[in-house]
Amino acid sequence: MENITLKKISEILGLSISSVSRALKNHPDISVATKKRVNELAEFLNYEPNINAINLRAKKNRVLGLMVPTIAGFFYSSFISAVEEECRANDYTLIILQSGSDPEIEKNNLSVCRQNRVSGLFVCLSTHTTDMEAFDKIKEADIPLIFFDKVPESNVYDKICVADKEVAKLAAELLIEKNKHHILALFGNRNLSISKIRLGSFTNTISVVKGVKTYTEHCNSYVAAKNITTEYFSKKGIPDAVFCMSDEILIGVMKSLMELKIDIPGKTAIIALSDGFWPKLYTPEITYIETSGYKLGKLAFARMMNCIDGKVEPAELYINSPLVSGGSI
Amino acid sequence: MENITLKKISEILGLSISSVSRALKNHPDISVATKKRVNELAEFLNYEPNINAINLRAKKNRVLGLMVPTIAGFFYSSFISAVEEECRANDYTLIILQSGSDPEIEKNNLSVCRQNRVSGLFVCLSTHTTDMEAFDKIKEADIPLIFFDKVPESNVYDKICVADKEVAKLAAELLIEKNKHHILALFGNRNLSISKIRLGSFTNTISVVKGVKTYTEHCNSYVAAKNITTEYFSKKGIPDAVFCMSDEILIGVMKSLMELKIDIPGKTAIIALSDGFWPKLYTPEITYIETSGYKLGKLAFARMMNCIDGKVEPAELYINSPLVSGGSI
DNA sequence: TCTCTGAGCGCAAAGCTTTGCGGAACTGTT
DNA sequence: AACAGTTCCGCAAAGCTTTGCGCTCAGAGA
Repeated sequence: MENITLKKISEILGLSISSVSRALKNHPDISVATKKRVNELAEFLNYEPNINAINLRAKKNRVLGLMVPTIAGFFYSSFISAVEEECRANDYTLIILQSGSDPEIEKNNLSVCRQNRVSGLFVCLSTHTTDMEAFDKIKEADIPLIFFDKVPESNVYDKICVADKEVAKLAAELLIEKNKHHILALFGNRNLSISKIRLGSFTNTISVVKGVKTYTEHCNSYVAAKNITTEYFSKKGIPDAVFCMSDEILIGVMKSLMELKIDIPGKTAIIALSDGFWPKLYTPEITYIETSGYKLGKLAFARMMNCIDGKVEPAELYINSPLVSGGSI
Repeated sequence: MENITLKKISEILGLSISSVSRALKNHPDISVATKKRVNELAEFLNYEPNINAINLRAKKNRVLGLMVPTIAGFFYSSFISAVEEECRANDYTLIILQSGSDPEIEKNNLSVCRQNRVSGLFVCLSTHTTDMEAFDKIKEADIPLIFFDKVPESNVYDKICVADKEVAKLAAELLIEKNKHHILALFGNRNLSISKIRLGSFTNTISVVKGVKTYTEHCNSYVAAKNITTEYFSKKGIPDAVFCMSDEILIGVMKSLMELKIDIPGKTAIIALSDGFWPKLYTPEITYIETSGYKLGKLAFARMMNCIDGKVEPAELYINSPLVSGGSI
């Protein structure tokens, strides 16, 4: 079966193309009888309008782009899931691209987005991105651009974030409240603003209390997190609490502690910032502050709609992040 | 800045649209000097061809559709990751849709795909899909359709699968070799062909050995898997091995065994079919037979290219699945 | 000087949809 | 009978790109 077009339907029915188009759109100019004929034939032939033609004419694509380092992440897939849901509900098509944390691919992906005439773009920066020029061109072209999770520091961009300062503070306060004095605090890649902010807020909060010793470390993978943890717990004397900045780090830490058979929370307490799935897998369940990718996705989409509708000033928006108690502290 | 088109470039340069188009495509009819002028201006203006116009003219979209129950799955995100990589490398755009395991949404998504004139479609069926009519219409429209993971039983469709029979057999043989006699075997949703096949092959293989007792159960979530495991291990006498059909089940089983502080592999052995990430998180690492979503994605894409290129008969293709030894058996 | 060749470029159509405008046929009014 | 007002539909253009074909002009060969 060939492609069904308005033209084909019009020829079969002896109507003009425009009448068929209007009939399908329930335009008042068209008689009820004609509408019926057209609709029935269209249904029978499985007619679907050619979205390329529509977009071409409308000069407006209902297409959004979404770029992440990798889909298969701890956090991204739930973010994407939320955005896709909203796109579907609002008749947007979503194009997902991975950068593989390669700035070169990142640039190419931006080209792809422009070719596809996306109406908006969600981006989680790769760890190695330093040159923002390609992104600035997107902005110049008046394509709404929303960063999430890994965002640039400059405030000329729209950003959707976890309230990094607050969640790190919350975690620190909980540790203080529980009277922890030897704290191993693990953070992600030291170049990322997300790591810097969380680290700053965490240590600031902790530092007001006398006699608390905090060991801060950075790690780029769960394996690194595991190794660092093992080092501390086997050689350097046992911390009475571990703070994990992300799920990835939590996993590494837990792997280490399980190997060493460290009792939780008896020997050491754990507190994490997490999407919420992983903490439930351990026994006891890990106490965490929720940094939900799903919520972030919903918020990002809502923001995108605002950006597309009217002009809004670049802003940094936050989702709220409740404390979820497990038994690890 | 407005949208840059060939027309705009041609006006600025005092050329015809067609000459600009040819210049950008390095057509021999165009002089070197003109090519240079055109390319420089195009670069300066950030020209990107309008893909809608291209597709409209070519009557051929380099767009593929991909539908899964949810992106945020144990397995899907790595499948998607692989497909996206290939799409990018081959200049295809990928549209990802979630069905939420709702046949109604599934149908709508197929409409979306047709509107977008996808050149091909990857589908993992939702658990509740029974009516294949909408998919048959896709086939009638000559859109290559490849099922993966959760596939329909009929062999009129193209299918990319884990070699379910073989992997289940492999696991069973390993358990026999290790002399296990009380085996708890956990499978997924009993309506899925994937569960049926794995169950059939597993029990068949085990049954040739005398004196082995196998307890087979079905579970639809990791929580269910956990509860069933706990029931067996706390009340019904301790199995000396557990077989987990999927990552989801493995997670539930491990959560239970960790709670009950069952020694692995001392008290009980574990063998799983898994994508490979989760088994490494436990101590000891879990022995598993790899059912890689990533590999599946790569194979699915290659198959798709064949389908698009030439006519190929519907077939069922398999990825190979090596045994990866951990310390759980 | 005339013709031929080829280099370099432009014209126009096609692909599909939407929409402003105009037109035919009919109904109803005076 | 003349006119106005509806109802219902068609024409044509625009949106952007690609490509077959045809055109112009310069230079070469006769």
